[in-house]
Amino acid sequence: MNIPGKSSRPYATEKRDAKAAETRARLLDAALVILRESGGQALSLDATARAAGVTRLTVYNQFGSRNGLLEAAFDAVAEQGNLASLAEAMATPDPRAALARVVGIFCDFWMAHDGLGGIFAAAAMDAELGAALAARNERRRALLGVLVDRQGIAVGRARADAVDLLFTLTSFATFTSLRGDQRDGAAVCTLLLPLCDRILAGQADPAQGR
Amino acid sequence: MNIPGKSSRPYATEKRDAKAAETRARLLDAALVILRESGGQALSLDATARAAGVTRLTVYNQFGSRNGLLEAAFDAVAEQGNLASLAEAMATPDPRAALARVVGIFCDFWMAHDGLGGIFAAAAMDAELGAALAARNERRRALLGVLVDRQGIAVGRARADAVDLLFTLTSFATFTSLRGDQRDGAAVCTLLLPLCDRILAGQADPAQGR
DNA sequence: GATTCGATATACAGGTTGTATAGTGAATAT
DNA sequence: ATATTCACTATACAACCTGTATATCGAATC
Repeated sequence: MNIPGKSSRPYATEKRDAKAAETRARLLDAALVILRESGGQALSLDATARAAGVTRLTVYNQFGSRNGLLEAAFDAVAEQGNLASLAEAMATPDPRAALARVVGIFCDFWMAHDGLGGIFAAAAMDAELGAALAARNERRRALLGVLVDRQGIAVGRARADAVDLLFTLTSFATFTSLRGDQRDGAAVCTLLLPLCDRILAGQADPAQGR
Repeated sequence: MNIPGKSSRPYATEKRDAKAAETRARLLDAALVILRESGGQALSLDATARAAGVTRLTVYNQFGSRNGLLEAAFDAVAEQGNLASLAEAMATPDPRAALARVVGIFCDFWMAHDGLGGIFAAAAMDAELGAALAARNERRRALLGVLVDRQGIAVGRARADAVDLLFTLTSFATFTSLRGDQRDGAAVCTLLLPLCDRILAGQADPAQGR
């Protein structure tokens, strides 16, 4: 029982939630393995719990719901992704050079974590999870916005167009489509770079501007 | 009973399978409405059958499985899409002009049938359904291949690169991402056209060719 | 009038998410 | 030492889902 106002002793845990964090990490690992090897459909809470050596109810204790588990798995992958190198790339003075490095980093990232496919698929099926993941993707959009602004593209529709195009081209869906079953991350990056660069530098070509 | 080799009279139906085709069409309509209004997760066989006023088993009679229903729904949308205008666009002499028309047609198509989102999401979750849908999408890839060849891009890796890029840029995923919640089909097309045109005509710029 | 066949009614097996309740045992407090 | 907290377990249940099996109805077809 946990009656809020009655005889509650304040607890400062230590070993306790250390162990809890460890089982949480084990669950996330198990979930990502299943996602990578068997796709999003196969990720049941039961299978995840069994793979981590705990009960299904423990998953609910840790993540609240299936969507909670998927969000946490995405976050785990994102944090594992190299934020340091991203910041370093953004520090490149020339915006076009910075964009090239950023695109490369995202290609490497998508390439290294193909288990994300299952999460994105689940997000496409479920509106709630979709919104949660979209919010996390906004950080990428913000990053690209900074580069667009630094390049000096006028605010307004032109800016939104450039950002949305870059956002789409650096998405997981685009990467997966271009990857097919032949290319590696570097090849996809080579394919993507000229297009992205043109979007950022392309103000000199008003042919299609209408 | 239906003992194959025993006392089977050959039947040539008429009104019978006319009625069957009508319930089949009603089922497909119901499925597409559900997909459009509630997403791929909500499409259960029970809900589809109820919306069409039949039993769940009738869905199995008609489509064999859930994947069968989704494939049939996709085919129904595809056939409903204007093949005539596509052929007409392909008949445009100049490859770049033809591509512009083709891109526009696909933008209109994706825009008009946003219920496809649920089908593509389900395909991303299920490998079998994914393969079935990918095969159907190859017709679009073939179309783009014809335009690339007509433009005279050398066979080999350059051709494959151009086709894959155009295929990705004209995909439903790209369209949806660019559409966001602001743009209409024409706006997305305006965004896409310069990129697609550059891919087709872009042999003159070997800057990134390495 | 007999046969075929699309559709129905009903039931079952096995899977899923999510919730509820009671209990265990180690970490933590007094 | 004793009491309390809390992550985890065990078990059960409700409500969905897909897929399959069997018996039946009734209109279209022979």
